[in-house]
Amino acid sequence: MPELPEVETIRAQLAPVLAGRTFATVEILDERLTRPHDPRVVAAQLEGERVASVDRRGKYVVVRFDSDLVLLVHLRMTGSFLVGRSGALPLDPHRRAVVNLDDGSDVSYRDVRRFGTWLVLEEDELSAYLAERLGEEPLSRRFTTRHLAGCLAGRRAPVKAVLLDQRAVAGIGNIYADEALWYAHVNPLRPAGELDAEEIAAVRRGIRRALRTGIRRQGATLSDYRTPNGGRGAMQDEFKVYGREGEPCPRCGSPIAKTRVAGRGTSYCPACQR
DNA sequence: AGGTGGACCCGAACGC
DNA sequence: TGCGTTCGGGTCCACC
Repeated sequence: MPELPEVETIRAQLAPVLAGRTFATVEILDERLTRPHDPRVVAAQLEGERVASVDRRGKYVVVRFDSDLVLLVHLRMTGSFLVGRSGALPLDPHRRAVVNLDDGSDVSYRDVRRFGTWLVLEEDELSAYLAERLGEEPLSRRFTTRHLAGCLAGRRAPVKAVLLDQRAVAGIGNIYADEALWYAHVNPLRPAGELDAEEIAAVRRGIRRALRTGIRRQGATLSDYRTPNGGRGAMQDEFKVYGREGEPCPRCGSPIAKTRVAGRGTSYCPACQR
């Protein structure tokens, strides 16, 4: 599941491939990708556009062009990019789009579950679009303990539910929420508003540690996730609790438990996460 | 208002 | 073996 570290890895690998290149041809093979917009219209908008930058905001990939157009890609759960020489990419029943660049490379987009989206916006629409969906970037200097305390204050929802709320903190998904709370020694079921200052500081550090580890490991490869260069992440080898129910906690040895929080499978150590 | 749960998808894992 | 069922996960939306 691409969360912030996976999307950042994808952004970092796409940037040198796309920057300065022109989208020569664009084929959109699944009408769901651009819904409710006509895929032929979106493809036509993108053709001839030259890429100025490839950025990330939360779990979005933000492709800016020299014009005032922006392509906003959300990979949801199974979206991925693969870069190859023109025509050299293997046949793929899950390919949903392919961009041919003016230097003869292809960037193909695949998405097994078809939840991912491509949205073309004008630059002046972008900040409002993102602002109404996303909170602070957790790796930015502005993501302070004070800021996080403001997100948690007064909320009775489980702290994990708040971490998953993109309008509170941008980019955390199910895996990194569990990992962050393990690092913080905080039980995911704790009502967010009841954490004390020390615990909030620990959650902040836990979030940043989990995300930075994920980026360093180039994300987690579960099932068939690949980076645009065809590589695998190694973050799955660093998991402390996610997917490890029944195994001993790496910190205290008690069995990792699994429960449901905010409708999501949640792994944690009942002994050392208070 | 804030919180919860279903819909959207489809492959994998599971049960019989 | 092969079938049907369940699960999961990000976001939006309906509901309480």
